Amino acid sequence: MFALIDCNNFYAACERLFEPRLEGVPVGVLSNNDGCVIARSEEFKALDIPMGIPTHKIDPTLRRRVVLKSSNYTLYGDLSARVQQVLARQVPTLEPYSIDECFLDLRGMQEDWHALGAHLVRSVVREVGLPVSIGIAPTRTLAKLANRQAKAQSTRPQVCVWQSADAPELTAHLKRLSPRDVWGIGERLNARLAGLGVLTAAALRETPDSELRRRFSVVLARTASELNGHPCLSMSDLESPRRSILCSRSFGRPLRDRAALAGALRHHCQRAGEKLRRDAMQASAIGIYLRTNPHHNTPYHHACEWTALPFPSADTQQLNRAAQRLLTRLWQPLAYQKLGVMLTELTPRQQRQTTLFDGAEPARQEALMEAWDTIRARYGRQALTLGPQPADAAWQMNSAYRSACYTTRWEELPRALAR
DNA sequence: TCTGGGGTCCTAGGACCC
DNA sequence: TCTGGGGTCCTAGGACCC
Repeated sequence: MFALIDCNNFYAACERLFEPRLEGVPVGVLSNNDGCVIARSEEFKALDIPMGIPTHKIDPTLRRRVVLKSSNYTLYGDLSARVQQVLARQVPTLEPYSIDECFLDLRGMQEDWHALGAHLVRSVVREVGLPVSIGIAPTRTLAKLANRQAKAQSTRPQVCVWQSADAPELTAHLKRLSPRDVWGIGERLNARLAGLGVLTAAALRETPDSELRRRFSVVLARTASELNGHPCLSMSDLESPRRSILCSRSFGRPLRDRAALAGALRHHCQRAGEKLRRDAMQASAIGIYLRTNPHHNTPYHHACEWTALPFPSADTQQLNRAAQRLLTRLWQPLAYQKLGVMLTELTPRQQRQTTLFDGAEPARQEALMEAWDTIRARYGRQALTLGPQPADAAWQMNSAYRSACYTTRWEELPRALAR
């Protein structure tokens, strides 16, 4: 059996945790740059403001009735880690899936599943304070559906267990669901399935495997098989090492200035290098891309170029040198809206191949990056940067409604007032 | 004025080899 | 009249997830 635990309205719930006045209020969380709505509380959903709507297109009347927050990933990431710690303590295998979800592999456990689910939900509520729901079923795909069903319950704790794929209540349930509701089926596949007369999740799982492979792909065949109770997604599918790194941001305002773009690029290279070193990886290729605003009427321009590094590296300075050369090649006098750095061909740091002419240089670079990471961890990210990176630089993103980093910065600890 | 930022996997087709 | 049967590697593009 597998379980899927999912935090309800995660970002909105995180904001509420430290700001109780938001309880019962429609809360929407905005994307980076305060661009559009990416998370909503139940009250916000009830106002029919859709997911993904650009912030400036929210009806002004509704805008006055809701609270909008800029996204605060430092806070969400820390709370996510706490939820996972609570769960990991109680089950043998936990696989993080996204910032607000994880799968539990319950194989080998002999339990009253409902009691276990209720216990896990209560422990997260008690120790972290966030509402979660849990679905338990014979495959991950079914556990995802069970979780959805749990969320629909009005009673707490929200737990849904499907003991077997043939359970009559499950079959009846699948007849009411669209294939679109199934994990792995998006708009396109749903439309193509509808064209073939496959209109429900139940119909999908009854479609012969050979038919699905022939007309679609092995991916959809696996999904159908999972709906039939045969686990097809192995542990290693989700555990496989990272294959690429992308660091990108939209700018707070259009950027023409080359020096300013170079500053943003340094910042992204710095972040990319830190991600690499945190995972003990090195990259063999680096790419950058630049684009203008696709939503404007001006002609859209998108440029992207890759280069191989002389040898695999996790050194911020080397990444930056290569990236700046690419910028020189790509830059044109245009009003850019977004810039990104991509790393690929990642390998573990231990597999480093030295060359005849290395000398002491690699060891020095490695020591330098170690000192770099230590200093930034101890004295803060502003203490040491690759070139000037002022907080008010033209390329910095907007985030006008940002909450404090309550759990990760001493100076932003929440205060409780006792009267 | 104002529209996010990450990731993964699979397939088809082209270019090449014998 | 009639032109094989195996491979590999790479890339672009499409699909999906949160």
